Amino acid sequence: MDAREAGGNAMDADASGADTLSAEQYAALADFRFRLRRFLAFSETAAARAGLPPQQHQALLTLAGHVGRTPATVGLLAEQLLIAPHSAAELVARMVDAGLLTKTRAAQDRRRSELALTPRAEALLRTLTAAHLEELRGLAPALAGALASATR
Amino acid sequence: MDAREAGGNAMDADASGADTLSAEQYAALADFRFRLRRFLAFSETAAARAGLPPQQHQALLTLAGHVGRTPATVGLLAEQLLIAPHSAAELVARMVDAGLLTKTRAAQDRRRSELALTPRAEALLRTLTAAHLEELRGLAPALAGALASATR
DNA sequence: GCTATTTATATCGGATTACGATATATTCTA
DNA sequence: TAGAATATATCGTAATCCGATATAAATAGC
Repeated sequence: MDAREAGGNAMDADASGADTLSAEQYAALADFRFRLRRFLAFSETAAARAGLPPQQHQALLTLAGHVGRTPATVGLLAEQLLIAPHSAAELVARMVDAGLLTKTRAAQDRRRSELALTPRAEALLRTLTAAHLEELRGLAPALAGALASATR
Repeated sequence: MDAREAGGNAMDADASGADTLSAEQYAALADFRFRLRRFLAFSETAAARAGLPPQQHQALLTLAGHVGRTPATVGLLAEQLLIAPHSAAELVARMVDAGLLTKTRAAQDRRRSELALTPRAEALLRTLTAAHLEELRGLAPALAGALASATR
């Protein structure tokens, strides 16, 4: 671990270098990621109990949280979920099949599909979101603390 | 949406209830999840550029961040990554094949495999971790802010 | 006002990876 | 020492995203 320092160059010694990481920094980042994983695992479990694959839950949250004046479309979902448009199209198709979304061709631009939650999806999301906010209220201090430790 | 309120009980009206969610709360939680996704996407992209599947990166970070006096094992990895022990065994096998880990049967308890990073894995992780800490320093304020907004 | 390009959505085969069920090896316990 | 518990391993399956490709609608250039 120190015999290899000869491979570095002069810049490796400063703050942005790759040779200055302590065991504490690895541990802090690992801790942050572990807490993140546990939150995400909580989220996936909660969604599964509601009968939703995790990505479908995220799609509902994204659509419900969309505040813009223009209605949500497949492309917007792709953008927010960081997936390819054609993956979003597949996701939406599964959700329409499952009775979670309605898809309507936009009047002005008939290439676009406007998306809306069904009443059942709204009810599921309401329960899930309440549970998430409560869970987050418990986790937020430790998560923020871990983030602060890692980036200190 | 309101015809169903009869199914609730008196507690639904207070802060932990499922009927009191505003558009702002959905938007705040959606924003937090979006920022989380972007951080995770950054992480996956950085790992991929280093030639690592994301879970292998997390495994390396977990092992490097493990501070206990006892050496890391397959079971510890399963625990920290929140996957089943047999899934961790598969992950470790892939990583040994890829020259990222060494696996040694523990002397005292020969059921256990003790894991260690190879020099190449250490080098990859060092670079990746430096990049992650830098990225997190940029994202932390907005992430913490979104978390605070959502849980407010 | 009509072709070429761009934008939006959709389909299909392939790849990754975790899981369930199960198996084997080792240690602990009565 | 037999049986239970623990640690790791193997194999087939399932979910879901991507790459390549396709179709439809709108816009740009002429």
